[in-house]
Amino acid sequence: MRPYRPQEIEPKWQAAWERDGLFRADDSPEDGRERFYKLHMFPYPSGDLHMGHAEAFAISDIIARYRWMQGYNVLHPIGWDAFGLPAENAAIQRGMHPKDWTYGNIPQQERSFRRYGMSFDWTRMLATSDPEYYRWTQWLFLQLYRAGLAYRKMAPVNWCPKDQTVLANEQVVQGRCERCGTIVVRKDLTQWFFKITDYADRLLEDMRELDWSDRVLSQQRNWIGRSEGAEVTFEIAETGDRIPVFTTRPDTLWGVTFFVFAPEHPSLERLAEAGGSADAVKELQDRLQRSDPAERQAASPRDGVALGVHAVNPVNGERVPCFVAPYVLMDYGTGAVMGVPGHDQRDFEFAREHGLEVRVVIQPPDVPEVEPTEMTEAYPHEGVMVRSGPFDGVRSPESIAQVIAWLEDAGKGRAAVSFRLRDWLISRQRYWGPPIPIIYCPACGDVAVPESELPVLLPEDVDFSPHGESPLARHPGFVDVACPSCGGPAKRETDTLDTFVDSSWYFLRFVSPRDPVRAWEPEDVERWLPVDLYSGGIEHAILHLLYSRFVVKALFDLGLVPFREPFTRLVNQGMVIMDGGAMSKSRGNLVGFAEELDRWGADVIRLTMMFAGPVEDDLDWATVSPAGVRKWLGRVWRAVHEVAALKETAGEVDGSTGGALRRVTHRTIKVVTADYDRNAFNVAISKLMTLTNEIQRVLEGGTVSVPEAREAAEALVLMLAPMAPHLAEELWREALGNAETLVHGPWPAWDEDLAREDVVVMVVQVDGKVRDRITVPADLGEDDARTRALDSGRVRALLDGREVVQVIVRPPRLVNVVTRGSN
RNA sequence: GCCGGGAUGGCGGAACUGGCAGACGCACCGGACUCAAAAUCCGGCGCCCGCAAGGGCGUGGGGGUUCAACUCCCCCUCCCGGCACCA
Repeated sequence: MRPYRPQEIEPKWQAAWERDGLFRADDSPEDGRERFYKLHMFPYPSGDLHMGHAEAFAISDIIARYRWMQGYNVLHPIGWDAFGLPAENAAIQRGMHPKDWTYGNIPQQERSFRRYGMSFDWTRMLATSDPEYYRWTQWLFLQLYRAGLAYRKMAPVNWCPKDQTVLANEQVVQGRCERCGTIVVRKDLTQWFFKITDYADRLLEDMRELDWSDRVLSQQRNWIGRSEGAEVTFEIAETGDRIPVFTTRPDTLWGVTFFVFAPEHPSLERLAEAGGSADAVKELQDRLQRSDPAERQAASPRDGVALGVHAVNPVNGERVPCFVAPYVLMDYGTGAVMGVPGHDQRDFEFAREHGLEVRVVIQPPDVPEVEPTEMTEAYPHEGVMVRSGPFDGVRSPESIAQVIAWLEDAGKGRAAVSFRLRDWLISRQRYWGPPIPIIYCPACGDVAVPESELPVLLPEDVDFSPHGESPLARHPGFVDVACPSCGGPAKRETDTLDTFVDSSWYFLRFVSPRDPVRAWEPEDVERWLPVDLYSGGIEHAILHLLYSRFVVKALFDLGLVPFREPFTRLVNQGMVIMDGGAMSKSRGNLVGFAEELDRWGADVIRLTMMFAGPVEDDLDWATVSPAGVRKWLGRVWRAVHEVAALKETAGEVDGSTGGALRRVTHRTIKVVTADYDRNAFNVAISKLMTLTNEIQRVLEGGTVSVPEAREAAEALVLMLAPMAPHLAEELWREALGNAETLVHGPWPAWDEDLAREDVVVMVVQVDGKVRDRITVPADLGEDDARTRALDSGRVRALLDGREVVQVIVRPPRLVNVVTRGSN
C-alpha cells in the first residue's frame, strides 16, 4: 500500500478540478438544481494568507463543497476588497503605487487559495479597484443621490490626524481610529453622507428575520440605539426662543428645576447675550475647543455656566434657570435637556455642584417619603408620581404613556423616538478609492456625472501622499471639467468613497461580474440572492454588515432588488490565536500559513482547524494537534485501502458482523449530515473518527462482510470530502476505483430503519441512581421494560425491604424505580 | 449602569425535545515492538473511600420545580463581547 503523501496528491487534484471547471456556478435558467449562494467576506489583498484566513476560508469551502455534493448549483465566488487605506498606506510605506502593490499581491494570494484547495468560481473574480467594478460603485452612489439618500453637509466630524482623512462614526472605536489607533479629533467640515438614519427603524425591525448570532444582532441593536420617549418644548422667558428637548421620562416633567444646553447648541450665543453671560460662555467654549473628547469628559464632570436666562416648564409654567454644560451632547437628541435632579444621576450631580433644588416627583414603592436634602443619589427607577399636579398617584411605567397623551392633547409635546445611529460619512480625503461622481458648476450647482460618462477614472499620475486634503485636488487634469449640464467650466469633487461603500454591494456584482451595461442582471439577482450563508469575522458586526443591509434596503425601495436583507444566515468564525493571545511578530509567536501548509498539507490544516472546536469560538493554535489529525488520516488511508483490497480477494462475504457495521454507517450518515447542516464540524469529525475505529475493528476481526465494509468506507470518504477534499478524492478514485469525481456527490443517504439502533443499553435507576444496565431490543415495549428492570438481580437486591412507590418507564432507554424506605 | 453571550476532567470540547455527564481528540501513565529512539499498536485516565466487589461525590455558587436537571425557574459570583454623561 502506498503511503499517504499530501504533498503529492493535493496539487494533482487541484489541477484536475480546475481543468474540469467543477466549481463554476451555472447561470443558465434551464439548470434545474436548487441554487446555493455561499459567500465569505472578500479579503483585502495584502500579499499573503495567514492562519486566520486558513480557518475562515476552510469553513466557507466546506459549506460550499457540502452543498455541491448535495446536488446544489453553488455560487462560491472570490474577489478582492482592494481599494482603501490599508492598500494605500502599505504602498506608501514601500514607495510603491497603490495600484502596483494591489495588483502585484492578487496573483500571489490567489495561488495560496488554490494550494488550500478552495472551491471558488474563479471566472467571477473581481477587485473593487477595477474600473469595471468601481464604475458601478459610482453608479450606486448616483442612485442614492437621486433618491435623496446621499447628501453633503457641514458638520463636526471625526478626523484622523495620522491617516489624514475623516472617518465614519463606525470607524471610531473608543475615540480612536479603528485602523491605526490614533486619537481622532473633531473638525467642522463639509462632507458627503448616506442617510442611513432614515432606515434606523427598518434596520432594527428586519433583524427579526435574520438567522444571525445574538452577539451580532445585539451589537447592531446597541449601535442603532433606539429609545422611546417624548419631545417637549420649553420657551425661553426672556427671548421667546422655543427649545425642544427629548426625554425618555416625561413622567418626571414636574421635577424639572433647571435647563441645560450643549456647548455647541446653535441658540446659545443669542441666549447668552440676552442673559449677560456671553463672556463666561465663550470662555467655556474656548476651553472645550482645546481639549479632545476624552479630556472633556474626564476634566470636570459637572462643569457648567449659568446663562442668565430662564426656561418655562410647559407643564406647570415654572421658570427654571438655564445653563450650558459639556455633559449635554449636541449630537444626541436635541442638544438640550431638562434637568431633573431627583431622578437622573447626572442632573443630580449637576444640581449639587451648582446649588440647585432637588425635587422628588417619583416616590419609590415601599419606602417612607424621601427627603430631597438627604438624598445621596438620584432615584431613576419606577414608582408613583407625586407633586405632579393632575398625575399624582399614577404609577410608572404606565404613567409615561399617560403623560405623553396628555402632552399631545395640550399641544405641549409629542411622543418621540431618538436614535444613537448617525448618518454614514462616506467621503474620504485620500487617493485610493472611487472618485465621487459629482461636478460643481458655478452656474448649475452640484451636478451628477451622467451615467454614460462613468466611470470617473481615478488618475494614476497623482501625488497621493496624504496632506489633509484630497490628493485628487492637486491634479488639475482631473479637477477641471466642463459642466455636463451647461458646458461651462466646472470642478470635480475630489474626495473618494469610503472602502465600505465598495463592499456594501459586491455580493450583487458576483452574479453578473462581467456585465458591461449594468451593475447586475435582475434575473440573476433574483435567482441567486439573497446570500444563503454568509461567513466572516465578527469585527464587521456593525460596519460592513450594517452598511450592506442599508444599501440593500435602499435598493429595494428603488425597485432595483427584490429583497430586503442581503444575508439570510450568518456565521462568524472566531479568531486564531497563539498561546492565549494574538499572533504577532512582536510577540514572536507568528505561525506562517505557508509553512504550515508545506509541512502538513491543506487537508490536515483544514481538519485541524475544524476539529479544534465550534467555528465561532476562538482557536488557539498552540493547543491543537495537526499531528493527531494526521494520524487519523493515516488510519483512514489504510482502512479504506484495506477495504478496497477485500474486493480483489473477495470470497469472504458473510454476514459475520450481523449488519452491525451497516447500522453504524447509516447512523453516522444521519448524524453527520445534521452536524454539517448546523456547521458543527468538530462534532462531525468526531463521529467520522468513530466510524473509522469501527471499520478498523471489523477489519481486525478477521471475517468481514465485503459489501458492508465497502459501504462504510465509501460513506466515510464521502463525508470526509468537504473537509479533506484531496484525500477523499484520491481514495474515492484511486483506492475505491470510482471513475467520476466525488466533488458533485452524491452525498450519502441513510436508511432510517438501519439508522435506528436494534439493540440498546437500557439504564435501570433506583431513586434516580443508575444501578444496572441491560441490553434490550430497541423496540421493547413498556411492560417488557418494566418486567426486565424489576427482574434485574441488582435491582431486586436494592429493593429488598423497600416499598416501590412508582416505576417510571421510558423504553427503551430508561426505567426509574421510585421507592420509599422502611429500613 | 444597560444589552447580549458564557462557565462541563490536566487541555480542546461532546451531550437530541428534561432521561447513562465527560463522546471524539490532545496531554499524561503503563505495556508491546526496537540495541535504542521515532513511528505504530494495545490498555488506563473526573474526584474521594475501598485489596476488590462496590459505594459516595461531581457540569461556577446557593435555592427551587421534577421520579429524573449540564438542560427549566429564582438569586448570586466570575469571564467574554457591545453600548455608555445617549437625556
